[in-house]
Amino acid sequence: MLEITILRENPEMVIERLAIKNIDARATVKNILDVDVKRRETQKMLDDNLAESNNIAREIGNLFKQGKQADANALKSRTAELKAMAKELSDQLEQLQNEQNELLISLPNMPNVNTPKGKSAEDNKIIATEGNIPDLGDKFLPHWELTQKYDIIDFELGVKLTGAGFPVYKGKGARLQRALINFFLQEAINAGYLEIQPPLMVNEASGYGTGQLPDKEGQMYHVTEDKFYLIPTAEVPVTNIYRDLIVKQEDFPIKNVAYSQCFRREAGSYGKDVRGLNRLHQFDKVEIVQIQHPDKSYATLEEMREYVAALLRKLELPFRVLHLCGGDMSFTSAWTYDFEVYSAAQKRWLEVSSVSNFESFQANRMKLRFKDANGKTQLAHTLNGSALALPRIVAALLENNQTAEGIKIPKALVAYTGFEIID
RNA sequence: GGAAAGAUGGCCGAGUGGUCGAAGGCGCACGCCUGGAAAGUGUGUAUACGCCAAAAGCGUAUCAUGGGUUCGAAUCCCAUUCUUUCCGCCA
Repeated sequence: MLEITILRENPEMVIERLAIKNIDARATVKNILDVDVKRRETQKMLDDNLAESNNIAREIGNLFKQGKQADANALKSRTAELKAMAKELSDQLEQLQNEQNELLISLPNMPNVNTPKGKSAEDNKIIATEGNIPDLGDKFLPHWELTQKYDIIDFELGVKLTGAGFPVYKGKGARLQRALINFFLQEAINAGYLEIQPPLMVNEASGYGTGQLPDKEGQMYHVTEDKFYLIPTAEVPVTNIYRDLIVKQEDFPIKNVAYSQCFRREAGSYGKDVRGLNRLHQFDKVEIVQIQHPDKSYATLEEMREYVAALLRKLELPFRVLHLCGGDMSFTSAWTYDFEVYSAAQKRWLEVSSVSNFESFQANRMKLRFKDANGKTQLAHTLNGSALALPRIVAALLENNQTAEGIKIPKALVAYTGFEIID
């Protein structure tokens, strides 16, 4: 959530920036500031009231010690009055705080000023395109047929065991998964990331910390008996490691990488988007997370962008990088790059990674802070990105590398798969 | 699943109704000491919100969470959550 101090000091700037995300925040911002004034007035009254009560209590204590029972009892009547008032004021204060908090939570993060203007995915700015799109001739299959042909991923069997969107990987299909996970983890470790193996279920507090709760709970699988949620991404447990922490400035940048299975209900999805590996309820992903000093977060974003690009180059996949426009950015992001690989058989671009700088938006909600050079605590910046999500990478690898002999495995992966071709 | 114990600051740990935001220790920071270090020694060391132009300062809240008793609660009462240990089960 946005910092209240920024809203107080520069409401116009906030309104202007949010307009880039096509949001008219004028009314909400005014509302927040009005509530803020009332909230502070109420707190002042309550604090004064409590201060008086505390003083009287102290005085009564002294009087009792001196044996002046009568004087002490005389003071008690005033405290009853104060107590009634305090109760009322603290109820009011709580209500105002809740009101302000709800309003603040309803505002998305401010996009960076350099964010492209636009309404939808059409308006995203393509900032790089790399690699060669293979010419498959006229005999080629989409991945959902290739997986059947080579018997490496069984969607039907997954339906039998669980339901749609829970495929079963078999033989070289399973080994390819394992190879990709190991490859992605090892690359990250080489780049200085600390590997984390997080729980796949989290409690409610963690869900709130990264913003899945209370709004997006429909997107998560819920273990009602124990009030746990299956994680939709490793970002949730990994980022929550730093919830309510004040880290040391020398620790920056904090770099974590985590492989996890991810579980998403994907309520409301349908059609060609969900065919085969394009959208699953359970999938594998390696996620990179960085926590950085505010002055350096944008340099870090570029570093992460370059890191993901390098992975795709090693996999020899044609890809492009998009700078998302205001209308297509997520609620929490200030700047997002999307990576898309070209799927030659489906003849379309598939999103495989999203690398974002959240600035202090997540950190504010989670109270993730650090002590700066002057000893003042301030919010850290958080960034994350997929590096990478497996299913669409697999789809593109299968489709783009299909040959008459079989599916060729890119050289960089062979050390991990132990085979060069799926046939 | 059954039984018991427990939850206090970055960590350990004292504290059973007032002078407790909380002894003591560790850690950390800065200084002294030292040729340099260790040891020793001195000082400091929570967070949030509010008041104030700001700093200083002041006020309020926080001893798992929520409620209650009381003029006054870390301390007493109730509920909840979590943790540990033992038994059972188990990869």
